[in-house]
Amino acid sequence: MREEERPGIRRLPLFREMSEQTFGTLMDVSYAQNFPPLLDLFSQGQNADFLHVLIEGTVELHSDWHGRETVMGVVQPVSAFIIAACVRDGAYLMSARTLERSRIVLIPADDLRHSMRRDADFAMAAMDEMARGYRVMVRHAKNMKLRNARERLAAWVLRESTHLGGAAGFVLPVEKRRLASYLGITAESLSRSIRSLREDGVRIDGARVTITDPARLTALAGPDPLIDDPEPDDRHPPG
Amino acid sequence: MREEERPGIRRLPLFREMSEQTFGTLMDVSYAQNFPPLLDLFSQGQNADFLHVLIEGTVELHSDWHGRETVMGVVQPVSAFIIAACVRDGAYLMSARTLERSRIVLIPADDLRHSMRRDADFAMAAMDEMARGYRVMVRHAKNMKLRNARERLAAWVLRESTHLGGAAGFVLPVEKRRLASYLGITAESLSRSIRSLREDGVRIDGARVTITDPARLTALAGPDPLIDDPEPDDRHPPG
DNA sequence: CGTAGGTTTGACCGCCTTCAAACTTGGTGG
DNA sequence: CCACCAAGTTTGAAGGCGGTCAAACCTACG
Repeated sequence: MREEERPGIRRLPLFREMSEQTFGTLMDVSYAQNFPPLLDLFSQGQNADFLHVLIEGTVELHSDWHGRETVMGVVQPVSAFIIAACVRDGAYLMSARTLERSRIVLIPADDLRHSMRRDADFAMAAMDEMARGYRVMVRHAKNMKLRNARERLAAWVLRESTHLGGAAGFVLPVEKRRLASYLGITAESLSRSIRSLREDGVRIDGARVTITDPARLTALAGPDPLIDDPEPDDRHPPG
Repeated sequence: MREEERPGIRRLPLFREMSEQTFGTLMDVSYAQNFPPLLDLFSQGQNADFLHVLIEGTVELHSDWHGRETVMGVVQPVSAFIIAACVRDGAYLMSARTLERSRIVLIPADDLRHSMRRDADFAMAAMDEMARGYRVMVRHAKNMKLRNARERLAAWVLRESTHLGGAAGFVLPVEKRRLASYLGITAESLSRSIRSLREDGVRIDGARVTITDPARLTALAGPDPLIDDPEPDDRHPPG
């Protein structure tokens, strides 16, 4: 991997607190790789061999069962994914594919576990990262079970807007069919929900989203910090 | 807490590998308490102050939003719950209530974090526990998004049967309305699904479940290790 | 430009919910 | 021990949300 990429990884909450030595040895056994769009990185059921760190690009995590597929999450740089399967030395519960051209650092799972064992700071960071992932998934499950499709879409728009600093307008970061799958509905259903939400404060033309009536939209979405707030990346800001 | 309860806790994967000293100090600052049935232990939104360890009884984890409620999980002894909120020092994303008379050990969250920091064996065990919880929740979300109500019920029956050593008959461990909520449907829907599954290999009379046609039931449920298999409690069996 | 793939729309259907009432169960006190 | 009450469960009727299938439309890209 390229020398100039290390600082970016080092800045991640997961790698920030560990000793210089642990970081060095871990980087030495890892390698980075470029992948074209829509490439399968791994499939559910395989044994977890590498912790993945997305340096640039976008990766989708999805699961399949009996010919049905659902998007479980979308990973943006810079962040690590599937750390739980590595820690447990188990099979992936999800598959991963690139959505854009992506650059990914692969860290061998057994070196990872070894480093955690030796470096308490790293272990604590990994623990926090794992707890974060757990809570993200709890929020996802709550969202599915407590809201209907229109409410989930409304809440997603609101969340995305908030994430972008309260922008009233933005561009969809993924294809609609993938958003639909993430929201647990079909592409057709999403299309109809989008149309019906024009009455409720959002207008979506193509990939352009505009919040026309924030109050109305908020009333429908019923935003809740225990479902919608992002889990903070980090509880120990640097410095 | 009672002296004779320590061995049971000590035997838990989470506490098994830690040093005798860490375990001792942790137990010294903890206390056990008995709770009557249907008592709220904590509510979502509160800050996580204690790791809970269920010694005996049953505890339900549930979440609420805008007057709707859903059961996220049921805890059986002996096991720890809500470790992620403690590690992150965040708000509970779920509420907990006892279903039966229960005995619970309460471990202060900051002592917990402190002990992890000092005892690498404990940190590794906590990490594994966290990864386990994450993967349980991934399975739950996949189940909700990939299966319809009848399939979820069928899969649940099969899973429960397998968990009990392959028993063809067993008794429902929780009320039907709670099972319904866990499965993401209404009590009425569950009742109708139960009736319709009589044609597909399960008979449920009151709380008594009988699998009459395993092949038929399996065909409907489409059991999948990446959704239905239990996460092993432990990757480091004692001895 | 042409084509493949994504999106929208329409028609239809079925799963699941809602609301209401009857029925069953379990716990409590007379 | 039985009567009673509250709570859980089942059943019915009706409706809506979201799914499926099919075709038309749009868009990106070679």
